[in-house]
Amino acid sequence: MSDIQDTMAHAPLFGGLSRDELTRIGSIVQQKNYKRGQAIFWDGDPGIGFYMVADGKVKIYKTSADGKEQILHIYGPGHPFGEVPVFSGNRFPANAQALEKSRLLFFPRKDFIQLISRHPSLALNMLAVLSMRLRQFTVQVENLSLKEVPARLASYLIYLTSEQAGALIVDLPISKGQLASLLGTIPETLSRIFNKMSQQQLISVEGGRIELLNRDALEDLAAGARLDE
Amino acid sequence: MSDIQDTMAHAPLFGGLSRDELTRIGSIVQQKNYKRGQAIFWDGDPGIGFYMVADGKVKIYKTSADGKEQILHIYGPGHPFGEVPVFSGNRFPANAQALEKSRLLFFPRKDFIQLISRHPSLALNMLAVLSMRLRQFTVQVENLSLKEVPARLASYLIYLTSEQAGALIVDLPISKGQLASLLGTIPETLSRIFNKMSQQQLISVEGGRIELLNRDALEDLAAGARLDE
DNA sequence: AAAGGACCTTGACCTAAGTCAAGACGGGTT
DNA sequence: AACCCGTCTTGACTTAGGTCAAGGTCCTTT
Repeated sequence: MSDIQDTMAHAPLFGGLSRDELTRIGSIVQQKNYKRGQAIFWDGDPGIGFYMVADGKVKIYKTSADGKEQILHIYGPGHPFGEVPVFSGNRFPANAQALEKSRLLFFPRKDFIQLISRHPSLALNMLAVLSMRLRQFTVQVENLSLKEVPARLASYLIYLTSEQAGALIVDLPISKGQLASLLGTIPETLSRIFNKMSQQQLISVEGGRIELLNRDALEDLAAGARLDE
Repeated sequence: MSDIQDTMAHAPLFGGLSRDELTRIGSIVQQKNYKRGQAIFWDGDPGIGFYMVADGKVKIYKTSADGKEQILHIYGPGHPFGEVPVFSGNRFPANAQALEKSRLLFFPRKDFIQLISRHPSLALNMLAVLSMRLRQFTVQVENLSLKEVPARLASYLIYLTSEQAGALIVDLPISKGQLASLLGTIPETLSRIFNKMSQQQLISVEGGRIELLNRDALEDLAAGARLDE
């Protein structure tokens, strides 16, 4: 099995498709390589297809006029991105950049639309992918608008434990600077909050490795409790 | 033609479908009526189908532990909502409430999934609907995280002029209190900003009717320029 | 091992916008 | 016409978190 089909076989987007269908889809795919820091597309670029991460890590983000950045998503292997222009309008709604050396699969719009028309379960899979992303956006808006930064960080740490199989020691998958941008704040503020949480024995931080010392208190924080002095 | 099919015939979700297909889809629809202020569903409720506004107006929103509210969307006739649980998970990711007396169409999940499997263009239409909503969420996150409140208001006013056919006098479709919640702020702050914009001759406000006196300056504001004293 | 640079932390300060409280306004009802 | 009640406005005050500037830490490169 080729690398391409191997990646596809493990991606939820292609779950439940037959070997034969996978082969057919695989035949329309192009592979592309990106260096750490390289741009994949820019907000407003016309999009003639979508991507899937095969290896590496990608960030999707918006920037303001004065250069501030808000990360919308971080995607690793198996995650598709950049589908919006495939189905509506034709411009990417945000920027995409490789966070590390990455190998991506590219699915041209025209071929993919044809496939979807012939394979209803592929259409339903794509609907599921977009729905999960909408769900995630509602959480991000809720976090940005209704929660303070400590609550956002607590939520993120708890999310990481679920990603990393319930472990109480988690490794940040991105730098603290990037984490600040994901949480809608700046490195200085994030640093101070890590500090405060450590002082209160909620966590202990050693570089990018965080130990959750008091999961219950973190969950209270994430739910809206206050982080006192 | 029934009211139901009339609503459906004008909705983008059903664009390009034949009369026959519309009839078939219409046969699975239930009609529901809501009073002003009535809840349609709650965040976390299981969803066994999605809705479309036939008449009236609906808000989709999140609330925080201490009762603050962030509006995600306001939908009028022809707009579907509540589709996320149809395609992923089964819980609604936010609350929905009728802002005025409303008549809604309800499409049961099971029947709709069958229809989509048999009508690829319906699948593609639904993908377009979800994609546009993702696009809109990227804008909302950008606004909340990267723009100040005056810029959000300016963007919204400019958006209204495009909705209302380029007119320079627009009517707010919702109360100022609700607008504050949509823009991620509170009525006091919104009121002060309306005031400031009026002082600077950017707009003139008369109740819910706004005249744009200086569209260029508003566009600068929306793009990140500052609103000085 | 020295130098350079990316990343992170800390401190002093500032400000946008939220909170709290008191009215004002306006439309509908008796 | 007086009264309500929801909505909006205004003022005084507070604060979360951003800005600016100065180091510190650690990793990479030569």
